[in-house]
Amino acid sequence: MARIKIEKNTSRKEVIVSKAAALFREKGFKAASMRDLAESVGVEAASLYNHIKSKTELLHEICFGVANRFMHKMDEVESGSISAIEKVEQLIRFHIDEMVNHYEEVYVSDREWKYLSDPYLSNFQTQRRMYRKRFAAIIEAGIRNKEIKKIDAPTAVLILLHAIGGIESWHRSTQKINASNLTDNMITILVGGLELK
Amino acid sequence: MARIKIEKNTSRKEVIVSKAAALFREKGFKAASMRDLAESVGVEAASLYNHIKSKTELLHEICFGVANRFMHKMDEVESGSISAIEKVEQLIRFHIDEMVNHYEEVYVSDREWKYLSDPYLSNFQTQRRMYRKRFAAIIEAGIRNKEIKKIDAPTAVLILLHAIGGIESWHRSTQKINASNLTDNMITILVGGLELK
DNA sequence: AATATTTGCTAACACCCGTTAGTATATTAT
DNA sequence: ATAATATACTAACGGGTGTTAGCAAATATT
Repeated sequence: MARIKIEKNTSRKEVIVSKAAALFREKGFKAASMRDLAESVGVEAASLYNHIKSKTELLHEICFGVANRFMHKMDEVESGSISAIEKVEQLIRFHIDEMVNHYEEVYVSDREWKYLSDPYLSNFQTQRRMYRKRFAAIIEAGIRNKEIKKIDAPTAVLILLHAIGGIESWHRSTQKINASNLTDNMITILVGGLELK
Repeated sequence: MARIKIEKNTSRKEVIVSKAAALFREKGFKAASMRDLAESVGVEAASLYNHIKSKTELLHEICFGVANRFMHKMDEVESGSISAIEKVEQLIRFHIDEMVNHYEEVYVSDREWKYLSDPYLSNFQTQRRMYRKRFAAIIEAGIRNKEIKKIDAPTAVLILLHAIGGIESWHRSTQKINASNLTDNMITILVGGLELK
């Protein structure tokens, strides 16, 4: 009998969720089967159900885990007494950090959330909308302060978020760029722009 | 008997591919069933196979249709005698244009290509890699010309492409922003950056 | 008008899916 | 050691999947 190996302070459920994140990222939520997951965990498919309620619950865990981390960071950044540009930079750095350190979860939360089922789906969408609104508000404050160009703030937010989401490609590539170099590059391009002024 | 309605100069297969793009965009390739597609076309599932070989063939058609259009544009832009910044701007404008006018196909090609099967899969990946290389080469030329900041060109390409891919969100929203406003905003942010210098 | 071709239908196939029931075994608590 | 609990197993379910076979009707060609 092949028990799920666990380390100290991690439940078996956490192990399953983690493996699920990797699998969902690789194959997509719909294409990844519970039998695939079972194999990756080292157990029969039915055994998973001693620890989880459903396949969808796995997606819940992943998506809301990520969403909560971002929300907490937003709280922290919002309340800081620094310039708008610095707030934007802090948020971007956090996004990149999350992308590097919790790659599978963040990727899945970004691309597969639509397979959540209500009420989790609408809850997630609301949280996401709120996050973007708060991000846009920071940029708008920066525009009023004359720190930031007069641009459409919601558009800017979407550009920033999607640009960062694109880091995936590096993880797949063999040539792993130094993470802090990558971050500085992104900050330069996104905050400073392409043109040499 | 409910025949598939066609307009002049469009085959029934083209109708199916177009409906498939909309469906794959909405539900994802794996989650969209041939019976769903049949209903959207107004016919029974089996009847589709008088016009197409397989579900995967639909994805081929969509992905390579898009890829070819981008490749042709790249040929055109590369051979023009304009500055690097102008070339970048032309490519970005084309991307946005494609996103607005062939939204479903571009979106599917961007997010669902991984469900292609070999040899189409590797073919597609190669084309995509080539496109990015050529884009990066334009940026590198701009850096040598002192038109563009000294940044990592491949990173910049990924940022640009993913930023533009994010336009999806507008299509879903009811408030449809004027397309040319949107384009100008994106050019400003991506080429010029956030900071007010 | 007769024939050939295209297009659609119903029925069915083999297969994969998420999940449950029932049972055996390993671990933990008494 | 015994009892209680946690965990895993095998087997199977109902349902959805892409696709094919065989036939009927509509259209196009002669």
